[in-house]
Amino acid sequence: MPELPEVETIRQDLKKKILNQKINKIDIINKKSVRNAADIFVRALKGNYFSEISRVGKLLILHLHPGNKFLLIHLKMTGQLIYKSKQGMVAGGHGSEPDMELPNKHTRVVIELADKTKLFFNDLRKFGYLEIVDRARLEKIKSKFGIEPLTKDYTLSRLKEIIKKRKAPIKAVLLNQNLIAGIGNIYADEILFAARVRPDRTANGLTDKEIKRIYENGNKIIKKAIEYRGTTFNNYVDADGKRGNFMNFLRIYSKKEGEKCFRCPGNIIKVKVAGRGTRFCPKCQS
DNA sequence: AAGATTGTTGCTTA
DNA sequence: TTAAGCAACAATCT
Repeated sequence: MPELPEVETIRQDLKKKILNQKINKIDIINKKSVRNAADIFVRALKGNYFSEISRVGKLLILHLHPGNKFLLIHLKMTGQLIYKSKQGMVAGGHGSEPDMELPNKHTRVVIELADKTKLFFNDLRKFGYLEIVDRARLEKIKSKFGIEPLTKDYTLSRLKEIIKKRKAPIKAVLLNQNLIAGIGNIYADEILFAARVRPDRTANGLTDKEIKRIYENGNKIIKKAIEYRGTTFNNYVDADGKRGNFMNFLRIYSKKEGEKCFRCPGNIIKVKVAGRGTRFCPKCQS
């Protein structure tokens, strides 16, 4: 599940690889993975350059010049964006197998650059998408996202404001992209465990102290997860096809029901909160 | 072999 | 008008 740290890792990687290279050829293997009509999609890309790569929440934004359009890429649950610098192999693979051949059976779109290097969009479950938008539509999409962790907008007082207005479970608030951008199921569980707050607590019932713990641990965990290049639980890989390293720091998402808590003598339980599988320790999270 | 998995949208209900 | 909850989507794994 690529969340903010995983998408940010890919963004930083790709920035070093694909900027200012002319786009030569587009291969749409799965039509459904592209939200535009094929001819419009191809025309917007071909002959242009990627001049910048930005991100909002889990959404990647590749800026196109001179066309002044934007390529949005959302990986949803199983998307991968792998850059192959020469014919043959990449460093790691889908899951753990090394030296993965590309394209493979999950490759949905291929973008070829002028020097014959290629960017592969793989997506096992076909939920992810690519879409060309103009600046007006981009701004409209961006405006719907909530505050972005690790930016100036993400302050304790803004977070308090958001949380105290909601009566949904706190986990639902953390997952709501319109309120806070970029947190998914893994980091929501990790942040709430670190903050010692039960995921099913009603948001507007949290104390200032608890919100502060969510704020501080949220910052800390997301920063560290980026530093360690994300979490590979199922099939996330970076732009080189390599796995992340944050799995070693997971304290709760990686636990099974009944396993001992990382922090106290309690046992982990698994329930559904906000429609998602949710692990927590009923003894030290309250 | 049914149920779980997960991010987002869109529908329904309150 | 807004929020909350949930089915749907695809494909695979248990």
